[in-house]
Amino acid sequence: MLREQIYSHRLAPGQRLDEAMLAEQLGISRTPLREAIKVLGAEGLVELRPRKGCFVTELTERDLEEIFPIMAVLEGRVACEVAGKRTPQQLKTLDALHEKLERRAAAGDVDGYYETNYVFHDTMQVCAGNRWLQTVIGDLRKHLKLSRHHSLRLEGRLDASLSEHRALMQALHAQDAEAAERIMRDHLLAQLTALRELSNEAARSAHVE
Amino acid sequence: MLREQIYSHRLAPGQRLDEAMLAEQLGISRTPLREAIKVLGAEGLVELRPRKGCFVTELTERDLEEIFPIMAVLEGRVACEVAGKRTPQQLKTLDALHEKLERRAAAGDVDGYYETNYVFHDTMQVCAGNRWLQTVIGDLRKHLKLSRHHSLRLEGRLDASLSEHRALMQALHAQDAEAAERIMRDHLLAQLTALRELSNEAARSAHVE
DNA sequence: CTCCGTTATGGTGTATACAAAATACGCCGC
DNA sequence: GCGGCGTATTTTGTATACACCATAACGGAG
Repeated sequence: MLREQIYSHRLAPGQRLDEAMLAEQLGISRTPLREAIKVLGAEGLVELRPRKGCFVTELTERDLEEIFPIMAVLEGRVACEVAGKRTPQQLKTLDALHEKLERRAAAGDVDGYYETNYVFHDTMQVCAGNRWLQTVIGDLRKHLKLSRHHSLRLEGRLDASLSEHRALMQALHAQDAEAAERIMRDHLLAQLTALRELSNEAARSAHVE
Repeated sequence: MLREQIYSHRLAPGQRLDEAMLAEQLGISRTPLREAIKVLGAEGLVELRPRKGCFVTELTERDLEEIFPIMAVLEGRVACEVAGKRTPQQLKTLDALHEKLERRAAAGDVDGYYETNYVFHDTMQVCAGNRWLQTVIGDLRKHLKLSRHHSLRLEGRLDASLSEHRALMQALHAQDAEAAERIMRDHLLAQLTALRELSNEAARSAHVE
């Protein structure tokens, strides 16, 4: 429940969590709530300052600048693995997902594209067959979800994303591990670039006011 | 306290943690102990099975096979970053640590070498200046510490490790980011290979019995 | 003698009550 | 009027007590 509230920004980043209030609101006592908070603290979704309370983690631009290059390396590794040892069955599944992406994009359904894109990347990780790689990437994604910025909101980014996915599928079909890795890396870094531009746009429009 | 007991193998992998007993032993009540356990559970050091209890995580060989390639990629990235933007000051610090490694190796002090090696890698991560990279690598290291196997125990591995470190320092001095990344990657993968050989030796000697 | 059901025991999960600490507010002094 | 110190209140941190579930052991029936 807490995670949902944090991701939906009903608990805003930086906000302090009042244990008594939250416990009453959720209809439980403080004990299990505190245990939940400790878990979120260990995951990094909230910051626990001893004797001060618990605060929803704020993701700075610096965090994004640091996380995306790591994601790029890790997801690149995923693509590399998948290209190398994909089964025809897996390829079929990925093709189907990619097709879905194409349809969503054609329909201009950004939210649907985002969701399917998530499933696609997740499926890639499963295909790579490295559970720890999945865990590490999942941990980082958890944090990225704290930010409400979506790179797809940048003009033209959706088309670019789609074309990168097309190139990736081609590399997977050709079992070209090196190309797949490079394409996936650049795909992630392109998202960071898009976020930067969105941030710049926001700064400019704020300056105009 | 729990972490220490787990790392020192006083709480063995697979062992179930009896809350009441542990609480008494540590001189605290169950409430804070449970909060601590929840944190360790979120970190993955213990597994929490609802209504079943808490068990110290066991690291299988498959886990090692999965974790090391990830570490290789991540630490490779660290080396790449450091080679690119190291300051003379940082280089001096790293040189000093490497010198210490050389001395420890010459003295045949395996434990000292291990410890200094840890500090060296940690310092590299600080020099890379990416806090998230540090976090992710730290999370994986936490798990590796569950295993009591040390690759340095393999005959000749210490010398090999030292020579890999020498090559790394050379790449850092030359600001050769590509070489540094490759060397660091191979350095980590070599540790995995050493662990495999140790495991094979153990299997062979078990077979003889 | 074996298998199933019931009961008992131990252990996890939750709630409540209390202690300690930090912050905020108010009062007194300068 | 402003600043500092003390007290009070709020909030975190801890302990204890209780409820529920799971497992295991014992007894009875086939």
